[in-house]
Amino acid sequence: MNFDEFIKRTGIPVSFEKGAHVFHQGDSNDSLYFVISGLAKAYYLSIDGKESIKSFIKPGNMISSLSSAHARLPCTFNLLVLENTQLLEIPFKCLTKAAKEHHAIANQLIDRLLMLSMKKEQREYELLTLSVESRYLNFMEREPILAEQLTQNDIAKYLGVTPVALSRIKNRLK
Amino acid sequence: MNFDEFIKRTGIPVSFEKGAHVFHQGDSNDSLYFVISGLAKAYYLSIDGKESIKSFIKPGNMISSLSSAHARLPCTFNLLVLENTQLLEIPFKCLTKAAKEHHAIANQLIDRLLMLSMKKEQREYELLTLSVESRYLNFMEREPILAEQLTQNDIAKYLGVTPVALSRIKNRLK
DNA sequence: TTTGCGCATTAACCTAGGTTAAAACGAGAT
DNA sequence: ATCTCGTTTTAACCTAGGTTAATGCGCAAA
Repeated sequence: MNFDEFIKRTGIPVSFEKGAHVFHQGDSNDSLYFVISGLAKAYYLSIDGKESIKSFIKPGNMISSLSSAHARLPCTFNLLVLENTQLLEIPFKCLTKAAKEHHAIANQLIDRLLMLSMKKEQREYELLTLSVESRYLNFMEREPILAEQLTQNDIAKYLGVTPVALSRIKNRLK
Repeated sequence: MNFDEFIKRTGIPVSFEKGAHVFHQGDSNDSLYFVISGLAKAYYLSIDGKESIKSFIKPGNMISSLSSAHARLPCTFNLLVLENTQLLEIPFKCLTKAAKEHHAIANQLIDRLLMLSMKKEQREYELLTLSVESRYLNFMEREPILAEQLTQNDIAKYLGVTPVALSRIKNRLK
């Protein structure tokens, strides 16, 4: 039994129109979502209404609110789709159940989680040690195609800076 | 077969004197370390010599350079002990091998990795959205005992500011 | 064609934190 | 008791980015 196969066999197809929310911060949501086509963004909204983007989720990638699905707490972030998007929805419990029943799936899940940890570590590293300018340059180098699909606004909020500041940085660079 | 048991049975005890390095950035190091007693810090050193602290590792917790142990790249950070410290050292391969052989260990490892991901997500969230002042307050509330063992210098470097700035913030707060 | 709206840019001003350096403050070693 | 070394505080100055607001630029709806 293969991990990808499991996702594709178990997942229920759901579609969202550009701009729609899959779930909101504060909700309870126990699913894992696999992006088939389209694009999603996971973002935080602070009390005073400021938006910060946690991540963009491209086709082939997955997203889940671990705090809700695994720890049974409210979702800490919002998930919305930036394009018309097709997802596969899998109850998180199904996945952990499958891991418990099929040793192969457990090991493939471990591999995914290790990859995820490394990715998160990289982002944490950049936020901790790099200037906004360096983060911007890294992002543009690593994700040139994605960057073209995004507004300056969203790139800025992903980098942890205001759109105004990002505009200045771009200006400074050329 | 239990995860903790496995670590304790397989791990080789190693000791480091206060101030000693377990490994350096750029090294290759394929081990996972479990802290029995003492305290360790994982930190980045930038080209211009600036230090940023990735995390502190307390007794009962584990640390590994995933990029080296799992992805066979050089370590991205340094690991040094802040007190005389006893560790258990386990080749990372042993752990993944054990997960492949024992389904129970695989599932406990999944649980640990999910916890780790949530922790990293929390840190990423704070770095992305909160001011240094809020991060400082959160840290002091969450880790009051740990904070007492650390210098202001190390707390600042963990929060991503200079010691000078942290001193100012403390002053402002009282 | 016009209206409206979201996005990007620019400018002026403000603030938090960086930088550098000096002084003050321990705690341990001699 | 004094010296030393690392840590913390304080101060002066600088810079990156935040804030607010005005302007310009599409593009889609009417």
